[in-house]
Amino acid sequence: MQCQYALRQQPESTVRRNLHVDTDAFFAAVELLRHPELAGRPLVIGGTGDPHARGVVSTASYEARKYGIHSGMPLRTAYRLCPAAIFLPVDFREYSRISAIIKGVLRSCSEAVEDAGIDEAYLDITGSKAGSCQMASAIKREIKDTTGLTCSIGIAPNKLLAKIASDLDKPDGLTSLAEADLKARVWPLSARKLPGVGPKTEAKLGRMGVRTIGELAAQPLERLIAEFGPAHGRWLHEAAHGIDERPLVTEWEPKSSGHEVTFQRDVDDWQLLAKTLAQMASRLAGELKAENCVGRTVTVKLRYADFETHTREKTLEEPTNDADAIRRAAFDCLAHFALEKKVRLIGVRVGEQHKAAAPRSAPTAAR
DNA sequence: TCTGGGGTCCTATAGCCT
DNA sequence: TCTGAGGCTATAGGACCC
Repeated sequence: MQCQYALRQQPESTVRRNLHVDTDAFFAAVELLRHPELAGRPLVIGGTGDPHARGVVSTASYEARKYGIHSGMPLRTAYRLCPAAIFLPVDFREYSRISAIIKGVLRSCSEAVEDAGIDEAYLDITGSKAGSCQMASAIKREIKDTTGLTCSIGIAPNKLLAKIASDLDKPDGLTSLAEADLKARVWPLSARKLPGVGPKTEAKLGRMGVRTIGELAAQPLERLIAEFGPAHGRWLHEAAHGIDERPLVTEWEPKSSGHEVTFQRDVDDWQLLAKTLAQMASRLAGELKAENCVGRTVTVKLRYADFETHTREKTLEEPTNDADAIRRAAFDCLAHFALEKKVRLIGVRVGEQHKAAAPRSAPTAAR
């Protein structure tokens, strides 16, 4: 493996240097560690592992991707595309265990590591004396040695370009992008490759005649703001020009926690909805207590059989992690729904979350 | 016939207040 | 007293990410 492009324009020591580390087909790769006999077979990880049940593909192995299977696809569709594929359930506990090992490797390389999900992270190595490519190669080697997994790494002057770079060569790639590479290597890419451009934004851009990042870069800022609002419009404009000043976020507290469940068959039984909601609320309260967290808003989400989704929210007088209080608030929210259609999903979330005040101990010397 | 579950952030709107 | 502007907050929904 070879670093494809060297940073240009400025000596390495003066320009910001970010790495984006992305583990290749992570869930599938972890399953292969446990089931090496499945190597080379199309592997689909998602839901309960039953391709006839409701659920979507979390990760498809590269062999399965050849059949057109990709993340987010309904499992039933994946099964239709490749009935011979091996379908396995998602085992978050195991993936988290391996993820923690990988994050440990990364933290041993840099103090500035941003967790960007179970299978990816950003590193800031600006102050490091080592060359970017040598460092990235060392990280790849260390991850391979400790876990047996391969990853793809992007090196760039900011997080945005590092992420685009890591995606340019997969699996097991190592790609460096400088600002000077923007026109040749980034502008020809589909606008969908920009983080923040999902299916809706892509479609809207298409209606504006914008398909590539280069075409997006040619749009006046005012037009993007008029179409997408100030925050999103400005982001699209800057991202298309390779501009991203966001620092790494190395410490972070969750702002909300919740659970939701999709029923295998759509439900019109109010008792079942209430029972499910009560169970989720109790479980959530237990988790908040375990984390010594409290929250002040309770949101209930319903998705009807036609996929129409609605939420109802209640703000409590006091932040809490009490199961009864959360359950009562959730029932208040549920009562505000008109249950005229069958329900496919119900969820509950506690927001405005923060750490609970430390339990009072013996008073310290106050003055 | 489909379309998970965990989150975050942004925007629009309505109500209230000055 | 009426009216409108503008700020603030709560609420609801949408888009996106992994």
